[in-house]
Amino acid sequence: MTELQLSQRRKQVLRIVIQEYVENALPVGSQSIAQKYDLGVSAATIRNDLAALEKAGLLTHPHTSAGRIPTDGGYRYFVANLMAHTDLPSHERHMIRNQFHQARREIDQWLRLSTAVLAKASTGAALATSPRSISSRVKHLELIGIQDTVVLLVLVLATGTLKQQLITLEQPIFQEELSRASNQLNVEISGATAADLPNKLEEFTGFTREVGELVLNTLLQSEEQITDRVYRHGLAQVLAEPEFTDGPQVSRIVEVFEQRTLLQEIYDDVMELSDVQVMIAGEGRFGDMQDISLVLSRYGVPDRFSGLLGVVGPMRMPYGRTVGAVRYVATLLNELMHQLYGQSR
Amino acid sequence: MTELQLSQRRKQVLRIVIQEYVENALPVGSQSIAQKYDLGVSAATIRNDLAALEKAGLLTHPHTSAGRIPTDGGYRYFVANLMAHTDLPSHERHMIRNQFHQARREIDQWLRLSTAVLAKASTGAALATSPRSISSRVKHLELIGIQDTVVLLVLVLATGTLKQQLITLEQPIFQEELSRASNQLNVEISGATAADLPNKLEEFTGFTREVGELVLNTLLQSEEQITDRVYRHGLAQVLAEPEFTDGPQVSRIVEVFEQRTLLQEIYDDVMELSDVQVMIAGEGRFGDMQDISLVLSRYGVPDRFSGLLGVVGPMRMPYGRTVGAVRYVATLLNELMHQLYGQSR
DNA sequence: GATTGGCACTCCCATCACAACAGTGCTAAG
DNA sequence: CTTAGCACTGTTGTGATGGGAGTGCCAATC
Repeated sequence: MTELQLSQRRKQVLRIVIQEYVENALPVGSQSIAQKYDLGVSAATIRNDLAALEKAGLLTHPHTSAGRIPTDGGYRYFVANLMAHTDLPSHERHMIRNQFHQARREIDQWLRLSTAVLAKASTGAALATSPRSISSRVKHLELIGIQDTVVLLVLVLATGTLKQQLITLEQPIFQEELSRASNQLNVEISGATAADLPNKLEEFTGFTREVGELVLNTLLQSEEQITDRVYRHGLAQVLAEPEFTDGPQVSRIVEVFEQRTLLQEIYDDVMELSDVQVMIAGEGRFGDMQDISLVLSRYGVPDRFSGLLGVVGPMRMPYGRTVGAVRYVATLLNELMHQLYGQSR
Repeated sequence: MTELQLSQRRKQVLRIVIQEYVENALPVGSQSIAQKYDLGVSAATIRNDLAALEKAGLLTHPHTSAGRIPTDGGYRYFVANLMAHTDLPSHERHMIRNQFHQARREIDQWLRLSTAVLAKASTGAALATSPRSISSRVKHLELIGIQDTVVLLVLVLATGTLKQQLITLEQPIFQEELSRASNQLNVEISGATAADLPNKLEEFTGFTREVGELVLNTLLQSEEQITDRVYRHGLAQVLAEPEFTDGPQVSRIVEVFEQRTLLQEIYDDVMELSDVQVMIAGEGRFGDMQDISLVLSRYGVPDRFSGLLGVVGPMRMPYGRTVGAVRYVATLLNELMHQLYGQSR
């Protein structure tokens, strides 16, 4: 991104246009700016500034005699250079914190709450992925007969995550034998990672070996797969925004919101950076995201597990506030999770 | 519902109006009926029939010189008396069955697939609730230390369902003691229901007792709470329907789709009846559901666990096809679940 | 009594013209 | 660089108009 040189006043004008447009969803004209804000210059001067900003690609106008609206580039410049560093107001932070402390102490509850809180604090729809483990260690394993030929494998990871897997057998196995197998395995593979497992499994044969392989598969799978669950909240409110009154627009945002694949593609990008990330109109990488923005952050415990959290909404979005909300919820989640899962014994 | 007497031809006319309107979303006039369908009578006669059907409350017209459209009552009459008993065509049934057999054998996967399949087979959005256990028996219990003062309680129910619960302690407890407590409890409460537990717990004290109480709570909770998870799929496609082009309509259906509370209220009704149930425009019981219909069914293993499955869409919906799809997926799920969890040993 | 053709009536909808309006772009002057 | 002035442009709202679809009713017919 070429560093764009703008006079102080022009930055101010850009800021005003964005602020007004975000608020009212109407194109902003030179006169209304001159009247409402005292910039010490006349409307004609502002007109020149607007023309310059348009030439720089930060604004457009829908037709000759309408006011200006920001382009995606304009929003990007705003977010990168102009946006006030707005943390959420302290009373909101307190309310949110209280809600979290009242919830049951489970990741599932926290994420559900996170999306609810985010949706309320922003004008968009919130979503979060369940955390994905990084190099998970096996903590414990259990084999439980459900029916004669059906066995449930329960796997507890060091992070406290549960994995389950059904096994269907050729012929019945008694619970005693299941217990024996699980005890053997527990002694050997407790504390092992996916990398350690193949060696440790060599000494086993038959059914015990099979179960061991299954554990390995489950482990590998849980590291690859981005997430097994997506939490969502607040689609209704974002659809009430004026940009989503007509057909194609609304189906686009609903698809972005419902699709898993998009999250998969973005996941790695967000994981690299520690701070909240703003993605405006697909940033050129995703074609079908005109007029849609994402504000995303990672959350989790470093080196143990992490997930994605954020807001999807119209490009015309109060970025300051939204970024503040996402950041606050993410740090709150980090805190809570660190308390519970910070270091396992 | 008063049994309405209609001549054979008038039933036929009603059927035609509904069929045409469902297909094209345009009001249907007497002429187009006379032209397209050979009823052996003239347009004027059909006009009389239409007027009669309107008087009976089965049709309306949006303004004086428009064709007729069905009322909610008209759809109800159609579903109750006129609807062809349409099972899904056999090739579709086969495709669906195949998809289910390729999926991993887990309830979670099945439900996910169910909503995907239903959304594709209908014009609506599909949703399903995770199954709720009925008088669940404890199968097994495990206590696993995650951190010094944090313990994970894993509860396996006879149905193969997993429940987890975090316990935070005042002071650290060693894994040996955890194992001892869980062994004691396992011997005593394995096979017990929520009703049996209070007696059995009396002999325990201290930490073991506390864990027992927690198991009881979890058990009770899992019986009360309708569902901890709702699967959804296909909202985008239903929003593409012409009735949801303007604002208030779209937010209404999205709210119906997202809200949990509605499902809670309907749950018991659906559970009582074994067949698929059609709820048109809220059936007078839910005010804010104009123009929205639900097609729902229960699924599960009788007396063990069951959930809700169905489609939400516009009132203008191909009911025959939708009912067929919901019924087929529900019976398929029943079959699969019976195989796995039919009777536990 | 049911059915039919005829016909007036009603209301919607697309089209057009017209005026009001908001906001721009340009020019020339300060 | 800033400013006032002004022509220009495209939107938006309004009212008139005509075509069209479909109804409702009546009188005649089977």
